[in-house]
Amino acid sequence: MANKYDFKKVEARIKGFWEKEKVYKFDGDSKAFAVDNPPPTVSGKMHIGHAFQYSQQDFIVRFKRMNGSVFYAFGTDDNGLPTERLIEKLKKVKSKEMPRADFIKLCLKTLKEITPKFIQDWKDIGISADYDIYYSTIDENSRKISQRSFIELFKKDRIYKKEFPTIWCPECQTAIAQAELEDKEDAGLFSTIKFSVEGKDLLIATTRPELLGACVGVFVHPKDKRYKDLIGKKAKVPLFDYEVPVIADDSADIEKGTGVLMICSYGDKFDVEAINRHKLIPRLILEKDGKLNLEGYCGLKIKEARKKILNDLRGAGLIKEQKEIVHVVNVHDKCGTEIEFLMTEQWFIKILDLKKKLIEQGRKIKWRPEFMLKRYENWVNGLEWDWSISRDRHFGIPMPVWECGECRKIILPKESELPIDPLQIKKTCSCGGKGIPEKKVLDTWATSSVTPQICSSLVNGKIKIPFSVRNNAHDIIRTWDFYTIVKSYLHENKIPWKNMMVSGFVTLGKEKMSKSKGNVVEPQKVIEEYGADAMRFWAASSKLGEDLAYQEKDLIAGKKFVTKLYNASRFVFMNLEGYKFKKPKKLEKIDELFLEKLNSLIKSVTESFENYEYSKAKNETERFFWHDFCDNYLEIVKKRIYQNKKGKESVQYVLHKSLLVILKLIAPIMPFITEEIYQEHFKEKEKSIHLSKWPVAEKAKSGDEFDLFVEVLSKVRQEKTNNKKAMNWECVITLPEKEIKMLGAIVEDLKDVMNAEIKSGKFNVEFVQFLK
RNA sequence: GGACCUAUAAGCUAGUGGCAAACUGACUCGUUUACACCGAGUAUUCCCAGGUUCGAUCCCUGGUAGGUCCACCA
Repeated sequence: MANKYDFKKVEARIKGFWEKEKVYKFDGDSKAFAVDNPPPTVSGKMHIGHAFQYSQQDFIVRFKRMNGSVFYAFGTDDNGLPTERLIEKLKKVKSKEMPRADFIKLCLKTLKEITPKFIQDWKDIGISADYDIYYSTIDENSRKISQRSFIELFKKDRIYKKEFPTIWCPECQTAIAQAELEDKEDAGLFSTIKFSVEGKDLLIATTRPELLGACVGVFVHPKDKRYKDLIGKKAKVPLFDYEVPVIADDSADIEKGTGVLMICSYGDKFDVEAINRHKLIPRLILEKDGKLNLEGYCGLKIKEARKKILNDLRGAGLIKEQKEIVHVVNVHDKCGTEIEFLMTEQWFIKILDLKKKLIEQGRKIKWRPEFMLKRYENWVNGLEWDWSISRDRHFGIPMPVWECGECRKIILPKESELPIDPLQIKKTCSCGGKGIPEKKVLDTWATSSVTPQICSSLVNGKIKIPFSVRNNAHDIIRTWDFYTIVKSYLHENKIPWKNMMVSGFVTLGKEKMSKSKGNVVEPQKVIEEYGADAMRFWAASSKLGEDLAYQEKDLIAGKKFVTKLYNASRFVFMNLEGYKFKKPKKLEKIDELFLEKLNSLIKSVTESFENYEYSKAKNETERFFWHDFCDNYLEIVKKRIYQNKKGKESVQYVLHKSLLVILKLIAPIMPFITEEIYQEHFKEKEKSIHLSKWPVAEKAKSGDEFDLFVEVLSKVRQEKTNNKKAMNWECVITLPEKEIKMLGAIVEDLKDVMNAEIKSGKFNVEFVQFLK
């Protein structure tokens, strides 16, 4: 064994060993602990949040593997908008400006280039998935399953197509779902504009004057005395000179602005509802690319149009006043662009009628931490739209449908034809009409929500839904978790997984890490400097669901722990010469007591892992190893070993046994160093420590005597320190008769470790002057 | 406006209805037959106010601060 632990060399070698020996290969056990391992969205590289979250998942998986079998596939999410944006950035192209087929080709080619390196990041931090059971959410099998899901749900009458003002991103030029909205604070100009009723001014305040030409009505509150007389009359829209009705509606807020509200098609969700409620006829002025189609403003983007119209209004003296305000707007989470509402035809999965059922399903899952269930319930309760699943984009799974050009009937492919691209296949309706292919693709969530089904298919259904566990950070409860629960409910009438483990975020001080702030920490650099074990050790230091502030110091602590493990192992094996690897007939008392301590550690660590409390497990093992094992036990037995005293075999047995137990207990957290030591010294039946059996607590006794021993020990150490004496300075310890009796035979060990003589009496430590 | 989470040492985090804790850092000392490091020791602490209790950092109520999600966003 080398003198120094070179984590870079060792980690590389161990990684190679795991791969070559297929240590994490699924053994085919249908009762295996099944993980619905979230497929990360392919991006350049893994970020620290990933490293944090996947490590936490891996702790549990490794623990489970040592207690049985696990099913742990690996996938990448690489279709839909996020991937398109990535490819556009990498290749400096615009998807919408290319033929669809060419863009898809470019995507697939680029993915092939970047995916292996991306996955390598997961291997580098020791994620113990079976990478041979691999899927990509754009691969043939995933396309098939996703399209089959669509067809099944269509047949169950869960999917419908509707022309509707939908949430639209003018930047990405696609419809998006409610879950993809984010809030953003933005400065805006609140302008009070002069409408007129029967020649008199009617003042209306708005932040969106560019929609003036889309105004279809004006609301006032029925109890608002100022405007009572106007109700039922017509108001003239400035600049455009057409008339709209003045309508009494409770939704108008008397306090806000001038108390008069203009209704446009469509300014926001509220407008959509209002127009439907009053059966107003929309005036559509916005195109899909976010440009206006309105006389005088044609081809202008929203913000340009806003500027121009304000100028025009000002020129015509139609602005009463203006003020700067900061308001919150909805933006698309992928690109930060303000969303619009556009009349388009989209596909939806009907879910609003299932709220109650979906909450019931959520409650059947054991959430860790428990309060995360509340977030799920909140989200479900707040749903206002059905799930919009169609996207007007290029790179995604094609929607597998045609519409009959004659009778408008929807034509579906046969299951045997899947996966299918309707643009490539001609279909004829039963009426003889020609099938018009649907050009839209499925939203990426429509596929990510069937990862349990995809994983299951990779092993021919051997692993069934519900899976054992899913892990992800709390930001995607409303998307991934929610949609997956929806699909499993609709398809299997089951929950997708029995346990849900939710990870927190990595912060920097009190700040959130973000690229724009430039305060990101790259896991690749962390590993480079401290090693994967140290990184994982850090990731294990906060509870599930809790955020963790990144501190470089913590990595140092992890690295030191690795070194300590390595050195302690060196020490143990240096002193195992002549050891027969057999339990001696009789163990010395102190050794037995130490084993009892070890057993209670096993018991408690096992419980912690079973409850997904990996941080507790880590803390306990760390404390025991460093203090009980190294600082106390090793010091206690040193003399017996060095001087070849009676009971050496007993020590050797306990050293060997307890070191292996400690290694196993910390193996889920630190897989590399533990494997290295196991390979070097402990390798027996199982080819890897990670396939070895989890230790079982043999007996759980009180261990009181050991505690008393340590207590006395620390009192003596304190005296030595106070008197500035070295720990091996010879001394005479006086102990009460009662304590000597309780300690019994292990008084001898106290003598050894403190280089002391023992006398009976009141506690005292005397130092022998002449000898060292 | 609603829901939820958090508040513990200088930093980061555990934890408990009954002497408040690990790690890092600070200070003092000691070590060289595992550990250019390790060991021993010292100091400092439960956001505020009420309540329940023999006893509250922990449970309850209210407040304050920070965070997350949602709603509003004319």
